Amino acid sequence: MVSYAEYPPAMPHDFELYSNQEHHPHFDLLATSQPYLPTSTYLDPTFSAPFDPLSLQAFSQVSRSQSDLRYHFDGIAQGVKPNCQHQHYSPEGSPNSASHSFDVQPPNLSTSSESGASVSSSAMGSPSLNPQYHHDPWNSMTGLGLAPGIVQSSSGFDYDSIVATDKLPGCVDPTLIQPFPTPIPFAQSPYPEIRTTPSPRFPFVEQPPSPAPSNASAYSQNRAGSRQFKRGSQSPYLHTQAFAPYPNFPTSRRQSDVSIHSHHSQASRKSGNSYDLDDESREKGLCPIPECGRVFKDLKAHMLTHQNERPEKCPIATCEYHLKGFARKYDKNRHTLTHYKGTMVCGFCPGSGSAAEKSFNRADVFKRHLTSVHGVEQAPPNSRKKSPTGKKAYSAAQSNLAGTCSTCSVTFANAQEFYEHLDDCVLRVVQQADPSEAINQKLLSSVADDKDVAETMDRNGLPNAIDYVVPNYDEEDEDEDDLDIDNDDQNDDTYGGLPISGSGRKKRKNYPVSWGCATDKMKMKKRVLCVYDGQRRLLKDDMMLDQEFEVRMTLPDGKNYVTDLDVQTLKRAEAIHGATAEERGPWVPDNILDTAEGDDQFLA
DNA sequence: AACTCTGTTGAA
DNA sequence: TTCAACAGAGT
Repeated sequence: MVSYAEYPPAMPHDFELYSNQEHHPHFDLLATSQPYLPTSTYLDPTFSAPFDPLSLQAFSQVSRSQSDLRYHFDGIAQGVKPNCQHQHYSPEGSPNSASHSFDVQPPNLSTSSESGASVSSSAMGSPSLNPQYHHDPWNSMTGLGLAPGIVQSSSGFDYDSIVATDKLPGCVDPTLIQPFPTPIPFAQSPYPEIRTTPSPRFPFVEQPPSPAPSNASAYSQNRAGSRQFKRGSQSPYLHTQAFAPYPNFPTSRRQSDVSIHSHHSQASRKSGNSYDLDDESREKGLCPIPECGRVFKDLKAHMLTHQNERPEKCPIATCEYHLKGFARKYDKNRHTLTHYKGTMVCGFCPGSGSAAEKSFNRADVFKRHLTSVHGVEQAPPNSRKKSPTGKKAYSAAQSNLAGTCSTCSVTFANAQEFYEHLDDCVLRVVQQADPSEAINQKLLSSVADDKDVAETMDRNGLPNAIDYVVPNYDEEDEDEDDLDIDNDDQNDDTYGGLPISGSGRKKRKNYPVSWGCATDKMKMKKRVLCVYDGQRRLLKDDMMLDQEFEVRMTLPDGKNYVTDLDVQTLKRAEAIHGATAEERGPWVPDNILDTAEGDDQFLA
């Protein structure tokens, strides 16, 4: 079973993995060797968000299934002294590390509905999640040579180099995994790719003048009231024709005619009604679909409702929305949360840890509990402001309460942080059955075929170094960002990977990125870890020992390097900070040789 | 402009 | 009660 524990806990509701939208000049050279980049697949949320100190929980989660194994670090882990027995650590260099502890302990995650988990219709057939949690010494690896003294010697770690001997066979064509239906154009539509059947919400061709503003406000101000009102009223534009909004799907919600009122009220929030717009605005926001013909403030967003293809697919293959999809990513993510089947215990309620503990079997209910009982603000601090009708203030007293996520066992100092962790954690668990691993493996195998890689390695007598001219690196971009990259002095040595050769000019340190593999030779498995900004990430897990990973990357010295990782992994790593490599500075893998030039600019 | 998030709504 | 569909607002 593919483990997808690489998902980070802190992603801003963005679960795009392979953001093929990103363009990075450093990857240009790889383009030809990446013929399988899926245009729409399930993407690793791990690397779509700024790094969060809680990321370490990802390690905790994944590694529990391999507790009794002996692992072998490869060269990147050199310098790590395996002498730490404890299982509790805090991510150094994390701005919030003081508020978290990472107690690796068996979680209470239920693997089934034994807890009486509510299973929605949309969750039907969701692959079972069967995390097997054991303590895993891997959890204590503070990071790929980043923190000497963390790895447990008793765990049997030792360090040698991974030899990639073969590429992985049996990759799956992503199109088979993600069978996106071809949009069915409507012959008369000016937008052949979009749905010309009207939205069930707005099944009108012509827009009459807006109803009285008083009506509009009545619909929008009070949900219960408006529903009651609507159900008891008839729209002057009432239209009894029912539409099949999605030709590929037989039914849809919103065939109610009264929904037109909702539209009017919502479209009119600011301007009074949607027809108060001046001619220019109105023309600009006029939906071109004849059957719609309405005016929207955000026409582009509205057009999503007309498209036949809904690109945001539920990652659960057995879910109807795996094929059906959502028009909006946020809706997809929100839906995905409904697949969670475990039990979540509120560690902030009295009785936590006892039989009287408060538990939840649905993430959304748990979240609601956190907001209503523990004063959690729903939006993360850096998201947009909530309306003045927001929840009660976050209590300082509550912030002193401690709670452990029963899903991943990460302990949080307060409910707010836990709340912000919850979505990501649950989604990660839910998506562990995600088939994208197969896609990725295919990508990797294609990269592994690269002739230049092999030739260069031979030429240099090195496992992973290659020279060729690449575009200049913009040094201006790196300065500022590099300042906050691994400023932790205690990590200086830990970024050291293989012994320095080549120019051997100086020992590298403070590289923004390093990575390596930890290998379990008994089970013939390995996992890839990445260190970025002094924090560890599990990038891949359950890889075959002979599974080859290679990636070429450009350094500021104008040379490209080959690592033992794949380009997708690199891109994920790049996405850790939600920034491009140019913005973040150079990407220096830990297990490449130092170069004669350009090193200084990486040093703190 | 693109993206993310919130709030509303109705169907199930 | 739950959750998908949607528009609008915030970032």
